[in-house]
Amino acid sequence: MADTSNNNTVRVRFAPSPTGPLHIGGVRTALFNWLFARRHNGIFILRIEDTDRNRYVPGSLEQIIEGLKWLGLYWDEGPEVGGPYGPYIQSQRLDLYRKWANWLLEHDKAYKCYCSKERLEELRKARGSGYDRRCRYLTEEERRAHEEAGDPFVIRFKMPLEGETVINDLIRGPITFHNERLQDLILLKSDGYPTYHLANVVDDHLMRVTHIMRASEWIPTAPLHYQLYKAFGWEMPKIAHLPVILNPNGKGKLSKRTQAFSSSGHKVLVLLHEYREAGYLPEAIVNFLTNIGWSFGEDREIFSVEETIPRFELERINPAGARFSFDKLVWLNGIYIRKKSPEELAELLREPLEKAGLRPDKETLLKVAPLVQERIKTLNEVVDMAGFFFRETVEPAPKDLIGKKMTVEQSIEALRRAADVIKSLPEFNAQTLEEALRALAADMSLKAGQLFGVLRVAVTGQKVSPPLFETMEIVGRDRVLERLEKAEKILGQEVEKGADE
RNA sequence: GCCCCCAUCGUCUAGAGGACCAGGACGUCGCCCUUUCAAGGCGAAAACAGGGGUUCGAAUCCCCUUGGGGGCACCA
Repeated sequence: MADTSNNNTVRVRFAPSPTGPLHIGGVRTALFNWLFARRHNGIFILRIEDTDRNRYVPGSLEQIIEGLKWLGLYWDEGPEVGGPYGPYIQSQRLDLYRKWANWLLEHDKAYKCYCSKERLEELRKARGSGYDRRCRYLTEEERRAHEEAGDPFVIRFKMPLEGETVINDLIRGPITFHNERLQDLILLKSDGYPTYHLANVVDDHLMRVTHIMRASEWIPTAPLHYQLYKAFGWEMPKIAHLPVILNPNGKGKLSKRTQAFSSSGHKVLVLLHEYREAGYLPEAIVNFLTNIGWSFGEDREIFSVEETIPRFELERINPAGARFSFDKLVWLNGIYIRKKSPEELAELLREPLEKAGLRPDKETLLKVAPLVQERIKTLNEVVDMAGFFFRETVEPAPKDLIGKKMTVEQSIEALRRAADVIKSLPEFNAQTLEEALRALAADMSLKAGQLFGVLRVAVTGQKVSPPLFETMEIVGRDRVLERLEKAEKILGQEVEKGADE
């Protein structure tokens, strides 16, 4: 008795096609299904819809599985874990689809269509859309002739020719379609594989799915599916169409072809693995996605999945399409980065640094983490912000080494005297550094910011960095002195160059 | 072209007939803090697409217009 569910158990599924990496829109669909299952103590099924042999991309299944796990969206039935209604990969269920397609044929609810792809192509061009149902009305002789000739065929569904089909969408209410506008869709392709429509309906029924939650681009196929259930004499699961996610500019569905940057300059990503590689946190992605089309209430934007589950109601989903507000995700990611403990953050920062060719040691990482924590919004930004900690030397630009409203000579002097001060410090830490260097600035009649700016560029190689004195402490006295000396040389060369000209 | 869906600040949204001269968040702008950049604090500008109804009363219900989006494959 593997099946612990009873007739009232909520059963939902996420049914991606292994045609490539997981799309962020697909992730949203998976998340909402998962949330709904958890909310109702139900079953979340992962089913792989690989009925298109041409679009299959090896490795996608692994990517899907890995992505869902990374986000924490574990499934109760499906690949890897099995379940009572398996297999959960459609290419392993082909016999089932053929059986039910034949059942429809035998019960006069479907027919064989011998029309060539060329003919269908012409039809589409001439009339704009739609199959003219020629084979639905073939005479017995014509049909026999095709059979005897062994002509290839597809199986098409006999849609009702009149009346209306009403879909009761859980989010939008009733949607009415006029049957005379609907198509005789193909159920079984000439290669013997089912189309999405057949496989989806057969599997949802056989897997006892109670609620379908899918993206709203599927609305037009709902009446077809409804009629299929009816023809089979099966009860149709309840259905809800989730709002589409639009490009940040509002032009069209969020797609892989999007090449956009958010106003904060972050690249708009579309595939889940891209987010992971760019240093987004799974908690941030989940939180962000939950906020598209659904809201927590109580004026709260930041919340965990655990907090979401008990309040996740379908009725509260907003049917309107929503743009993908990327900057808000970036902001949320920053929030979650700041929530990490120094230890957790240090570990998370290792990968981006290593990918940049650096060798971060654990001890330094632990000291650096708190310094960058409130300065980065994605993990990868640590490389630009704090890469200098893990490099032997830095390469400051000469012009950056010249302090604000200072001459080259003054800047050289500042570097030299700062080095002297640092050498003579009894103790080398942030506090003693700050005291001594503030005194130096006063002594030189410089504003603190002027002196610190020069030192910052000399030590870090950049104009923007974590706080100077903490930074110096971590870099260490010897390396700080080396870098000050090098900066001095660089500016010295500038003076010579200027003299030559 | 045909079918369908949708419509509150620039964006994500709260709002399910009176509690709304519409609340929160991102972003933007200003101020504070400050060694840079952030983070943080405070504050500001910013919306019910338009027009008709229904009702004592409409952001909330109905209709039309407009606008946006989705779909019209032997792809899912």
